[in-house]
Amino acid sequence: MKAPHRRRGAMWWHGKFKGMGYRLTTSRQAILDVLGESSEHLSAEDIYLKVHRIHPGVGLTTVYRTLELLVQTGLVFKFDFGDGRARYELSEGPKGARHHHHLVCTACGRVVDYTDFIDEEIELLNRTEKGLSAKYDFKITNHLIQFYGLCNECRGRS
Amino acid sequence: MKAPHRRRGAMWWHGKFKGMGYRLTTSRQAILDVLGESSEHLSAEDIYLKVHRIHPGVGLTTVYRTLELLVQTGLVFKFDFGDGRARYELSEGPKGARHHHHLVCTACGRVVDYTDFIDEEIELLNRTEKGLSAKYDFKITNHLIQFYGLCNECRGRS
DNA sequence: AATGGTAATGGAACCCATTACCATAAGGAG
DNA sequence: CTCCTTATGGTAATGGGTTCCATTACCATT
Repeated sequence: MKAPHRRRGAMWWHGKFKGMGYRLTTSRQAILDVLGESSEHLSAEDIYLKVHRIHPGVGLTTVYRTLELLVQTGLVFKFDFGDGRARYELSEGPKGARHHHHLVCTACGRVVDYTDFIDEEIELLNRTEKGLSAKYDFKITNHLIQFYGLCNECRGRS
Repeated sequence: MKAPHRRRGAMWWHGKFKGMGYRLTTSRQAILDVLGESSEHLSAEDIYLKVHRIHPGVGLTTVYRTLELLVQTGLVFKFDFGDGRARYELSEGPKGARHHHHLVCTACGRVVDYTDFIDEEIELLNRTEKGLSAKYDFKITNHLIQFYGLCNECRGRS
């Protein structure tokens, strides 16, 4: 009954959400679940379809609204891979496990998640962040690193 | 007359262009000029308006087409600062002078170009690029680094 | 100069992800 | 239960960006 906490720690955002004065409604929960269960780079419509399968009552508008909210609160990242639709990814667990960056093929749009140089990158980014923060008086909350190029497949058919 | 090479080295792309089998038409020249003369982050429409002032015959479609072409050839970078319209910037001179990254305010959209930690960043990026290139069999042509946050103004009115 | 073929162009029609609107439903405090 | 705020869904509208297609510019040859 009620399928409670199927996954350990799946509710870590519960507190954060209510703490900010937002309600953790069924729709929002469902959207977060979808994001948490998929390791893909989902578009708003992808998410809508997945949510819709289980909660047919949830509308596309709500999905967009919720995603915006989640991005604002920092729970979710929004990416642009150049194909005209935004992609969303769960920011990550409570303490930044499994953080990654992207490698995008400009021909076919394929996206590779890599974690290979993450540690060095993060280290440099943190330093840079501090410097920029001070110099330009910004409160930096986020960063984006992406590499662009041609994957082996696309390089073939030149 | 003909106002030839008003700016020293302004035509460095001439060769590259023809070398790839493309014609350097008036429209394309005009668009490149606009990009070269402005240090702003211009949207397609911005460019259209500026070009239009001098060459009223050039249409918006041509601007889009040309920009796409320029991005393909690597002469121009295309950026997304999150306000729904793409921005374009001349990639830069023949040998990467004045390369910079961006710092974006997520509230008001203000964009700061910084060059402060560029050297370290580039150094790391080059190394990362090599590694990724080999591991994932990509021919990497480009990268993107952006920081997001709140500028001092926007932080005030919380 | 006339010719022929390809690349480039412009304007309008179109596409489609995202947003705005608005009337309705759901939650929570008293 | 009532009031009032927050959240929701469906539909219509918005607006960058693209596609279509008939016309024009360019260039190399006769």
